[in-house]
Amino acid sequence: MTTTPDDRRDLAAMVAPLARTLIAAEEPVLRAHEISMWGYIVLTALATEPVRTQAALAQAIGADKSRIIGVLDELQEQDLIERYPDPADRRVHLLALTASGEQRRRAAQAEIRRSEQRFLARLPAADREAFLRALQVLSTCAGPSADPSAGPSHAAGPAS
Amino acid sequence: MTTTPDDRRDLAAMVAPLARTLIAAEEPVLRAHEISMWGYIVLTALATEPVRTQAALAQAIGADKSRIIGVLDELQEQDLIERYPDPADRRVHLLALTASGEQRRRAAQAEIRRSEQRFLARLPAADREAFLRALQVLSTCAGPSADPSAGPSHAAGPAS
DNA sequence: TATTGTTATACTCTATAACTATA
DNA sequence: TATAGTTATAGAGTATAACAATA
Repeated sequence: MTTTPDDRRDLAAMVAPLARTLIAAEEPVLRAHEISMWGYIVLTALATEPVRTQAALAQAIGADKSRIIGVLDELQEQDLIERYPDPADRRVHLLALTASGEQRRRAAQAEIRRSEQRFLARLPAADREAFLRALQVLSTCAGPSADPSAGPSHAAGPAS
Repeated sequence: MTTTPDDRRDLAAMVAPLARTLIAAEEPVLRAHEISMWGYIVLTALATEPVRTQAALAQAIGADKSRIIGVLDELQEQDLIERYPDPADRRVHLLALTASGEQRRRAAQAEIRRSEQRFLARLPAADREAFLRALQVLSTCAGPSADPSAGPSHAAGPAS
């Protein structure tokens, strides 16, 4: 049963379009909640990871430090995050989610999760569980940390 | 067991980095075989799908017709494909894989598959099977045809 | 001198729009 | 007039490099 491994497309040829589809599905949801994709990535990182400075945030999401500045500006203007100087090191800007930032993030994510449930409903329950398990294993073993010079978690293109 | 669906990242946040990782893994292999990512996509499409004209090829891989011209030029110069006029409609360029094109594609794919096997080895056999099944279901239900204006199969980025 | 955040510049990739030759 | 292939232009997104403030 396992000896016929070639009757399928390459992994990248299946996973890349799938990623594209999932991102496309998130876009209208985020638009409805008035956050950009990068904004959502940042809000999620602030909500889930112990990130305090901009540099740490940039590293956590696999983006360049200069890349996230405009994003932070927008989020701050919407009162979704706060930026305040670290009294111990005045070069640093400490970051924090505001209450409405967490609320906004939570609302958007809830809707995204509902969308994902509908999407995953195509799969039989056992495969769905296994798929999610596999995804957690494969995506963490291979996160943005694999190549420090690699782009943001969501960017991917043919290249060369 | 199925009632705790939230202890994971969003699907896109797992699938997009995975796609990036898989593409990054393909790149050195393709470089060794002296084909570009787009070249490989084109060779694969010509080998697996009944595509004859450039327009049909472009549609098959979800790219703009102007996007693939440079790629075809390169492949033709390497004698990996042939372009010849259709006697029935002299506007059309018919496409065909050459013997060495098919050989090159096969060699590259074989190495990619070996790399994938090593990568998938992180998973228990049952999950691996289910993962591949799920991938085939989810990636086809949502291929490039979902949005005709969508980019190529392998491109994905935050956007907005 | 090194580092944080910022700004400005250049480059890659892609989409869009003209152009030709056939129909 | 419409279509296949081609070419040229413009735009989005990103990375890289310089800059000011602080350590």
